[in-house]
Amino acid sequence: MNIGEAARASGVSAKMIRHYEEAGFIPKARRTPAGYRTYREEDVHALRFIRRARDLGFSLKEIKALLGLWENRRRASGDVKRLALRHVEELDARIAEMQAMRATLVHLAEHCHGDDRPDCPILDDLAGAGRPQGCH
Amino acid sequence: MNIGEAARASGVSAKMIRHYEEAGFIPKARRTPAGYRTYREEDVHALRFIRRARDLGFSLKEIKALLGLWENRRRASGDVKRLALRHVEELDARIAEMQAMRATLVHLAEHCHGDDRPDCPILDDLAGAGRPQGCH
DNA sequence: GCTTGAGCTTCCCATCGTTGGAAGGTTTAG
DNA sequence: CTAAACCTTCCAACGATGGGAAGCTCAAGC
Repeated sequence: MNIGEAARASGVSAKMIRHYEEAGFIPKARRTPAGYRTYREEDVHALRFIRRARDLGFSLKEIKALLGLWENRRRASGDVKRLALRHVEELDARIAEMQAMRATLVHLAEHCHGDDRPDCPILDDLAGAGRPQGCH
Repeated sequence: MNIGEAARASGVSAKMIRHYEEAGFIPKARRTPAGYRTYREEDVHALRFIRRARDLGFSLKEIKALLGLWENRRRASGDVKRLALRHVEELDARIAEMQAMRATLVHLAEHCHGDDRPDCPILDDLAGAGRPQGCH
């Protein structure tokens, strides 16, 4: 299997496969005499593992740790669970942050008449942050 | 006011002030004979505007548009509101995405005993995506 | 055989927003 | 006069991915 086929089979672009190899996520691929990388089903499996972890929002750093645990048959599932739950906490923090931004924006937008007139509480807030204008 | 004072007053790092100047978000600062940038209260105001917009998750591209509207006294508040609500939609999309990731991870973690044994449904899922293991 | 197109190789660059550092000049306080 | 704290410019990095150039290789058709 060459890199294009492995890419289609794994859902990881050829570009990223080379990148993951370079960065040490997957072992250096064997080459044909012409220098083409060759892959086996097993390699595609590892690539899909990476892909899936990315889809779940794990960083490459976390994925490196997950790959290490995956390959280690004597791993403790507690280690994996800890990693997953730590990531859940990160997600929670980011979700909360974005929800706060969203709430502020919606609130500001609700108070903006949104017509052709120039006065706009959204811009007022952006301009005057730190010294709130005392809405309500 | 030199760049360090402006940075402290605005909450924008000196590095970023130079960057925003370079990128055209703020006009080129005047210089002392020695080449030091000087700022006035008005400039700090603009920097705070940028800072506040960043805190609300606007991209620099969106901020450029907001600054344009801010400076334009004949703007229509509808334009600002549109921009804000579009950003709310972006936030909603990203929040939904992260909540989906979170839900999947929590679900997987719930099924992982998380002790010293090696078998782990989290790793199984990562390894076997596309061919679900039929939990439930 | 030869040509053509698709696929592979390495390499560098761009994104986005921000931070870090090096090398050097300036200002301020002691 | 010196030392610390500041400023300047320039170059590079992060994380993750994509784009593209220049050149080589493979598989097909004629």
